[in-house]
This record gives sequence, C-alpha cells and structure tokens, in this order.
Amino acid sequence: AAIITALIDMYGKCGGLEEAYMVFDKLPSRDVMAWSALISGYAEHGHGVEALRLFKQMQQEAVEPNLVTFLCLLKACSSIAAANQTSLVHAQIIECGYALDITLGNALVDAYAKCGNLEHAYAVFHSLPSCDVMAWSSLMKAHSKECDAQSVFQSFHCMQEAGLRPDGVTFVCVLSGCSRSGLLDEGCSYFKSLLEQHGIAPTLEHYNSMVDLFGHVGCFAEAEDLLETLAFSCN
RNA sequence: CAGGAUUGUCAGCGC
Repeated sequence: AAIITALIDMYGKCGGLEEAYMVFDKLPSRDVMAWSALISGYAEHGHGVEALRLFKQMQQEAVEPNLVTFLCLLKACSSIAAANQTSLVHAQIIECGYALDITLGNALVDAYAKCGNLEHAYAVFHSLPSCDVMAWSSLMKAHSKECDAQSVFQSFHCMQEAGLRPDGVTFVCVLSGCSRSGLLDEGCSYFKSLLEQHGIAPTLEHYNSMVDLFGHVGCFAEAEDLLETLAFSCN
C-alpha cells in the first residue's frame, strides 16, 4: 500500500491526474493516505472542485479524514477561493478536535486569507494557542494583495514584537506588498535589511520581487540592470 | 526510533 500511495503521489505531483486516478481506482481498498495523496494532487494542480468531490466520495466510503487530509482539502479550497467550502472544512476540523493544531491553524488562516475573508482569517489566527511565522506570512500576503502596505508593515512589526523572526518567505510577502503599493524606498530598505539585519541570503524570489517593484514604479533601467546582474550570477 | 499523503513563496492575462 505504501508503494501504491507513493505512486499516486508521484503522478499527482507531476500533474498526471488521470494516471494517479487510474492507479487509485485499481486499489482494492483505499485508506486515508491513498485518498489524501490523490486529493493533494488534484488540489495542487488547480482542480479544487474535483478534489472536494473526491473528499465527498471518500466520506461516502466511510474513510475518516485525518490532519493531513484536512491540509489537502484546505489547499483545494484556497485554490478555488471558496470561502464557504473553507468554512465547511473548518467545521469538520473542529468536530474532529483538531481546532488547536498549529499546522491546521496556519492552513486555515491561509485558506481564509486566500479566499479574501480576512475576518475569518484573523478570527482563526487569534484563536490559536500560538502564532507562527507561516500564519503571519499568510496574512501579510493577503494584505499585500489588497494593496494595503500599511497593514503588511504593521504585521511585520507586530510579528517581531511577539518574538518571532521573519524568514525568507516573510520577506517575499513584504516585498510583494511594497511592489503592489509602489513603495520603492521601503522595498529597497527591506531588501537591504534582509541580509544586513536578518542574515538571510536573498533568493531568486526576492530578486524577482525587486525587479517587479522597479517595474511598478517605472524604474525600468534599474529593473533591467538587476535582471542583467541576475543573468550573470545565475549562469 | 523509523514511516506511503503534509500549512506560508513572483508577476501578468483569461474565466
């Protein structure tokens, strides 16, 4: 069974959803891991509706979801920005007694945020026993999408007040916020602090965000310079 | 102690 699940997972990750399903379909008995692997593949490749339908089928076959299953479902919900489906999954998570799980909490915050429901995202966020970097980053990303750079900066600040250290992904979210709001100086300053104050080596995502920021504010020469520099250092 | 599914990560466009 372990090997078959790994096979389903491999096809799913590669986007071979039909192949994944064919393997799955031939299993005489499908356990929660096989189901989760299949659902994960569908969720990951933009087939959120199918993923949720598979979950329904899983329940009809009386297979109990576990923590990982819920993570996969939340990914499906956010991929189709379905806030109401997220609420339904949320209710089941509570029923199963997983409400205080930090991993699921993070995923719920992220799912609500991606669905555009920041109120629910914050409600879950505040209900968690402790908040970690992932939940903060999800919220920052959501504020960034709404072009609310002030809230992004504020979150970045609060997070550190709470004793958490931002990581590379956090900075991607912050830089994305600067870009969307056209805040060049702030973006440059955060980019500098990335290495100088936080000791994090910038990755391609950070450089991409900077190129994007330069482009957004009309600094095309700087954007091109950065791209050329990147082309040199990456190859 | 190990283990087959495991949450936050660029931009734009279309629906």
